[in-house]
Amino acid sequence: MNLKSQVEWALHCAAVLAGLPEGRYLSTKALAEFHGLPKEYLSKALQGLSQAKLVDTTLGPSGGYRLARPASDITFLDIVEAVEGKGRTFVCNNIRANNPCRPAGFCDDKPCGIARIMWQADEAWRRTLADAKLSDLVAGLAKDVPADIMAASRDWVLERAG
Amino acid sequence: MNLKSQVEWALHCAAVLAGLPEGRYLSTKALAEFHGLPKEYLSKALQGLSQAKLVDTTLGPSGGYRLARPASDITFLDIVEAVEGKGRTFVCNNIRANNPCRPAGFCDDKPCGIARIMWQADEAWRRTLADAKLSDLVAGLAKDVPADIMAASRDWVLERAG
DNA sequence: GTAATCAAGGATAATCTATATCCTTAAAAA
DNA sequence: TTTTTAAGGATATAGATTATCCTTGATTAC
Ligand code: FES
Ligand code: FES
Repeated sequence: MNLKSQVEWALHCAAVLAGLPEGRYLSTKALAEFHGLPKEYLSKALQGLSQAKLVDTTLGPSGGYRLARPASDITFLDIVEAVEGKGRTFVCNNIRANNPCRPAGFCDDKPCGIARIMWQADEAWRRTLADAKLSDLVAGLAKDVPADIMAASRDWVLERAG
Repeated sequence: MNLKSQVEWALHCAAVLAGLPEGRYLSTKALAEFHGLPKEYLSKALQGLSQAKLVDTTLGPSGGYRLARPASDITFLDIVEAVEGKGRTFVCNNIRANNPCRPAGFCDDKPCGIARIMWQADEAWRRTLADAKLSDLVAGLAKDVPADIMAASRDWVLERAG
């Protein structure tokens, strides 16, 4: 039960895009190179962000991606769901319906108590991600990452941003 | 990113075992039949519970499984981890290390801020499951499931419990 | 206008994981 | 002694993840 690695990719890309000056775009190529990722496959993750309207895109040279909203309006949950889907991690196959002691055609009025608890846990997970804003992440990075690497990365990105 | 269906199976089996009278055992065959599941494959899930010491087993005719501890001492997390493993759902592949602006051999002192938040969400999920006791589930089932089905199931199980 | 660059997305392949079955072994009970 | 059982090894099938390649049409730079 692992999240796909694209989730890590998308979150890191979003963090980079959040640091981009107003109105500029960064291409898949640059994002892939910056993170050491396969460009074509990373592209699928970015398409997910695009379909979820988290990023704007533009074509042609100097084209690429930028955030569609302020980083303070984008949560981890937005990004994770854009890549991983909105489905629950626990899927109930309703095995209780196979109980041989049930009258034929019996219909449950509530979801199973086991599913309810598993879904509560899913909800707790989602709530934590919904409370984590992209802007908080960016602020945190500024403290974690040494200033020289931060500055060098900024320059590296700006050189490639259209 | 789905939990394996064995999680649902194991939780339902644990609920049935919790209803078993003191000292009696129920076999894989009975549990598989009761839930309409493939016996051999369900066996793997039950082996997981056994390895986690959540259930006791005994061999021979009238053998099978029973809870190793009171249902009030077993949580959803115990069961889920026994089947699904204890690993985190978010795996950090440390892609930040591929940043071309880093000095060679640079070593991070903290886990990445993205991983920290994803792991917090994992923790929230686990905490919810750790707070859900098997005994609470059994009490809840008594309310959800119609009394006649409950009684019939109880008889069905007792007929097969060694 | 022309050539280069880009996102989007379809098609396909490789690799892993989940699902499932079969079979052997050894212990316990009848 | 025979039957029943859990444990676990060996495979097999299906599905998901990871990855590459190629086409299309839009946009920019020249
Ligand atoms: S029937 Fe699916 S969790 Fe109970
Ligand atoms: S490097 Fe893995 S989450 Fe940031």
